[in-house]
Amino acid sequence: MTKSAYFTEEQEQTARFAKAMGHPVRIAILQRLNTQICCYHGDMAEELPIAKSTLSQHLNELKDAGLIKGEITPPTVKYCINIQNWNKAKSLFGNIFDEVALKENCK
Amino acid sequence: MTKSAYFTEEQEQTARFAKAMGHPVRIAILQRLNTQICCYHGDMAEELPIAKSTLSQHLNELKDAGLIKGEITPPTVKYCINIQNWNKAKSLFGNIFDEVALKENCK
DNA sequence: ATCCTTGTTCGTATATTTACGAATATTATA
DNA sequence: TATAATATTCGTAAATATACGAACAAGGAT
Repeated sequence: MTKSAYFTEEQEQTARFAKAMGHPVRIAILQRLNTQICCYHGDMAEELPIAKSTLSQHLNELKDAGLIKGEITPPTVKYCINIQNWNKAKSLFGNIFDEVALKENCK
Repeated sequence: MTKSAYFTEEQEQTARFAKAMGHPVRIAILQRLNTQICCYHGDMAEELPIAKSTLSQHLNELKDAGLIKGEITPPTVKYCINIQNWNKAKSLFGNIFDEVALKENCK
């Protein structure tokens, strides 16, 4: 019994995606992947103000959350958006943000 | 010099919103506020599988991130979505998710 | 004035996150 | 086979997040 069962799978999944996006470095990575289709660890390591090993950790979190994919292309590693899960995330966030669209704000 | 200056304000803000949404309890809270316009601490405390004090902490994080507002209406406290910042968040996430819309997936 | 209800704050414990450099693994090249 | 280039994993430290119950605060009700 590892699951709490108090939350729906949608809620858990939304939170998982959101958590993965909850750091400026990871936002920057995602934006770069978005605008460049794919890119290499080394290139990102040069741009970002963090150590290589820290970058690997961030990439790993994005990968664990399912938002990106990594592919070894020696001597480098190429990353790209996981488009299926990306669309899933887009849809989940869309659902949440649209729910309120027609409501009155309180007070 | 408290700001890193390596990331844009948009990136920082997006990450801040995402982080606030990175927990199932907080997703559940936001959804409830979305569908009910407003609601009371006590009602949420009954539904959610956490202690009152923990709920207060989660509400506080959402408030700090700017996603909700709290108003004291004795003997209860009423919370609601902060609609301005909510729309800001919606727009920021929209920007990110739409960037990839027309791109090819790698491989 | 004293309770009662409601919610926050405090104190605390545990787990997770973030970060770095050193060490390691992997593959291509000399 | 050694060397170089690249990226991950390991070990570790410090900060932050998550959770609980007890104590506290603020307003109404008795």
